[in-house]
Amino acid sequence: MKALAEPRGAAGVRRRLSEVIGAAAKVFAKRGYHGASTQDIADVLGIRQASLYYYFDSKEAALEAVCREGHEAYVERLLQIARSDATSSEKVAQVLLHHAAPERLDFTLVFLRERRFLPGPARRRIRALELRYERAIQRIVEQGIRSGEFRSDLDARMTTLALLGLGNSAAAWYGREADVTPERMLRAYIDLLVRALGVRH
Amino acid sequence: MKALAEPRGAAGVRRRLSEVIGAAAKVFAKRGYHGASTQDIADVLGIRQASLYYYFDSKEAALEAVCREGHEAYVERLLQIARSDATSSEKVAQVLLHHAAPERLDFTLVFLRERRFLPGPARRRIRALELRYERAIQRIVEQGIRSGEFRSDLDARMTTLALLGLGNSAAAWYGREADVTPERMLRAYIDLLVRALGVRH
DNA sequence: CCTCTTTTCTATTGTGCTATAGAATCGAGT
DNA sequence: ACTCGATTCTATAGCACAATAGAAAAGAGG
Repeated sequence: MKALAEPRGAAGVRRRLSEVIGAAAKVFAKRGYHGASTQDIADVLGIRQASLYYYFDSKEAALEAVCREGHEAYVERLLQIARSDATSSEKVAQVLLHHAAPERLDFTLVFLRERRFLPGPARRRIRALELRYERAIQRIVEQGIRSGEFRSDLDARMTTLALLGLGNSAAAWYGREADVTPERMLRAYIDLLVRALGVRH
Repeated sequence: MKALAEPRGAAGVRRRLSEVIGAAAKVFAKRGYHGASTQDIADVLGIRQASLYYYFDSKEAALEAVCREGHEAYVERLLQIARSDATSSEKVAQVLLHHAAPERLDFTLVFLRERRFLPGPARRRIRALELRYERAIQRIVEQGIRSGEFRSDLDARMTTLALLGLGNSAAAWYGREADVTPERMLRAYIDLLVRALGVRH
């Protein structure tokens, strides 16, 4: 009893897989990896629990797919920002905006909270993606320091982690209180960060 | 077959309960609430799984106890800081130091990550504690703004959340990389925060 | 309409986990 | 030594879940 029959061309295959991964992301984000059952995921898709195993060998494989798909889009977009010719402050602002964007929030939250439950090999694979991301941000910070736009006494590594930490905490906050909108939060965070990093005039 | 027989006076009762809660905190922090079994907790204590139910009515009750015990100590210490006659900047620094102190890290991490799995009523009880904590920090920020020590255009609420977010992200980072020590991290974070909040000279 | 591939289904197996019931043991005070 | 409450134990019920096997259905292409 599927909701809607869709034409299934060579691209439709890929799309369906994305839907399944998206459903897993949604459920893992809501209930946590261990708290979520494969039945929960199947319910979102309107299919039977066992049918999921056509797409994944195991629940853990589903978690890895969510982490990977979520993060790959992230890295790509980040490298775009890094390559642009904006000032370092603008880049920092864009990174924060993008990092804590409320669009693919499910993927972000699963990555943040659940990746640690991946088995060793998978965790190392995901960690490799993560390092690329962190290093790209760190290069933006270092570039800002070299150009004199940021203070010269910054610890670039710690500054990077602070930027990430702020972004992550923003993402974790959405939806908890009505008056804490993403816009208000990100504006304030960007303002704080830019002032903390910039040289004094 | 207990590891060590201890004298069990009127205070020993309380201590034993704390040990049990501490074991739960340790296990929940490591494996996550849903990923941890009551057997895991019993193993840490060297007792049988069923014996835990002498202390708790349910696994959920154990989670609430961990969240409560962890947070009560927090609030207490925070109010001390708030009452002191340090400058606002010093207070902010102390709050961050205390919030991300690596001592009772298990409790902190469980509170951060697992409290959302509490059932409605328990979650509301814990949320009440949380609000006291947030408001106490917010008062410190507001006081700094009023006294002219901090910028007057700060959004006190968002600044509070940023402070908490940085603290939380610091706590979440410990132990992931050797060269990221709590000292280095907290020093950098405090430096960033104080510069972000302070008026320019 | 037939065939082949893709996708979903039914049915089930085995495992691990929370929680309960009631018995045994411990330990302090008398 | 005896008693009584506090603490831990054995044993088990009962459920939820991940995963497998193999049959059915749904499309696409000829």
